[in-house]
Amino acid sequence: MESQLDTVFAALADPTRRAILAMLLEDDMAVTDVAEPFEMSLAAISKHLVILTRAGLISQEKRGRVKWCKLEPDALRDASVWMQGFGQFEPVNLDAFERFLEAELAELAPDGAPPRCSVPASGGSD
Amino acid sequence: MESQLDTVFAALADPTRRAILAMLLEDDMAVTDVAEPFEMSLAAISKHLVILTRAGLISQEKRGRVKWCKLEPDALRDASVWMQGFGQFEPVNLDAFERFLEAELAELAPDGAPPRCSVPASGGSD
DNA sequence: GCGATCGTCAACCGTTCGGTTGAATATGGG
DNA sequence: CCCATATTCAACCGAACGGTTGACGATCGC
Repeated sequence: MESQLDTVFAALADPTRRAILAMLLEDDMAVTDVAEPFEMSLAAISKHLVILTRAGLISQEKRGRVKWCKLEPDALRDASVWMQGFGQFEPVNLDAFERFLEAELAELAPDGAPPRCSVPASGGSD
Repeated sequence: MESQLDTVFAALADPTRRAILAMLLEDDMAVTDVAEPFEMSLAAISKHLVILTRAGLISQEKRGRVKWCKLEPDALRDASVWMQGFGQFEPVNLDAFERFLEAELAELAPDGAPPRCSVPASGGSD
């Protein structure tokens, strides 16, 4: 009885999970590698990944003994559509998106250990 | 130390709160009127409105003894921008948005007591 | 001023969340 | 086969959530 919108927004409400999504935007990653830049336990990250998977935001495929995590942007489209309806239908500003990602990623690497994911190219020259 | 994105997405993760936003898309409303279509107590709705206010999604202005609630779509823009970055930058489908709202509102009026808020015109034949 | 209305506050309740730890379960390599 | 690696499971914890009820402070109308 729980809508997809519920689980997607709930998943996005956590900064750790948003950071994970941003990392996966760069490339598919193994669970251990996802966990590396964070200061919490591997089990905690594993739980976050379960939540993201249940929300449909990522998928996980086990190959050998490592489980690969892959971003699934489709799940975001519904939620995005919902939100756009309230935003006066304005076009989004991609520059603002880049700044968001940078700020969020900077926040979770306070000890000078930046995750090796920068910001998506977002089309580059636009 | 809690980002605006945190509070906005957390606020959106609850179907009651999303329904309230959809209602306010139609018109400003008093707290009692907001609560009317729901089956929970007025105090519960009041709490939801506090959460929406703290997230910046609505504003409340007290005039006389009634407190008016007003949608503040600006707060959604940031979150929307963030999400769009994952959606392969595809244009959103506004028809889909209308269907979403209809479905969500229908869900919370199971006893045949539809809230008197339909769906936003979304630029159509208003 | 009195009573009804509007809305919040405070205390409480059960559930979920985000995290920990330690054990368990694959799986791959020498 | 044995051990290291990769990941999850299970139990636990404190805090936050979503809801209730009852009391309370404003404010309006008469």
